[in-house]
Amino acid sequence: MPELPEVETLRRSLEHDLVGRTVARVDIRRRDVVVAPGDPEGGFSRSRSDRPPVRIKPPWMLRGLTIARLTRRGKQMAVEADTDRGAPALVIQLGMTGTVRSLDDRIRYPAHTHVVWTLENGRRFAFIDPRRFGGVRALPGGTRDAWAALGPDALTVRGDEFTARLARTRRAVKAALLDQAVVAGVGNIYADEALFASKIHPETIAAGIPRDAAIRLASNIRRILRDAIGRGGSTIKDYRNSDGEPGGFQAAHQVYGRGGRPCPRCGTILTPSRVAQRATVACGSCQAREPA
DNA sequence: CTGGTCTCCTGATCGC
DNA sequence: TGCGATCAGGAGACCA
Repeated sequence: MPELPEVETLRRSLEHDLVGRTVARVDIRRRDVVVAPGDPEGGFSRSRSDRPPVRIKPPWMLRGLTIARLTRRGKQMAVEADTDRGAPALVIQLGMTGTVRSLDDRIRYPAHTHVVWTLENGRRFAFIDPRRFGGVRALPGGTRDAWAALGPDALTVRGDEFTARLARTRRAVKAALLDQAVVAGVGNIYADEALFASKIHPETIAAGIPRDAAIRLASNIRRILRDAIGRGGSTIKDYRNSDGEPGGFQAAHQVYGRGGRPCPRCGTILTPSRVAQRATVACGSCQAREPA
């Protein structure tokens, strides 16, 4: 569900409540949303049953440690603890439906509450994820290795680096934008929005995009993500920040979710399609397949 | 290596 | 009201 602006909005709303606090207790209610050192390699939704999961050592989940900062790379958020043994971290990947929420004092947990952290001040925070495409990765040695595979953060990616990375692949440019190793943070909504703003058709071969068009695309990605963060992200169905507030950027979407309606730029009916197995909307008239 | 397809999972919505 | 098909903001595994 969430892309970079939603993750950043969540990070900011959690930062205030978590930084400087000590984790008093951790309840793992579903072990299979957690990846710990020694677990089979791979993601959260795959290879869960290959062999039994390792036993979690308490500090892996930050129990007893003080939270020093919340960081983000692309769509991944990390809760980092500063200790003299290094900087243990938890990387939280939200997948399609994951979130982190502050829990009130109700007795029952919300549905699909998989991990609960209780702070020394009594406040509780939960990782909640109905579809379980997301998860929590325990990184006792910090985020460095885990984040090495991610491309540059989309919010700050430099035009020349972005251009060089696009030039390396002959996939559809939208597929390249969705690849977190190319650039980290762009998902289905903002890929369509940025391509529309840049007048580039999603199926254009990435490597064939001229340098000036690629530079413009990078600039539009940064601008759109920044604007979306400014409005608290996009709430399509159920995205909420940690306090339960929806975002407002969905009102600014030009193409996402608007297939069959007129192009806001030229009036041509926007065409829905599938690119890289994802629902895609573009204007067949003003988004060029072969940018000049 | 590269790029395309399948799959993980729950829940909302739509057509019959 | 019920039921099956389809669709979701993601991304790792697998295959040609």
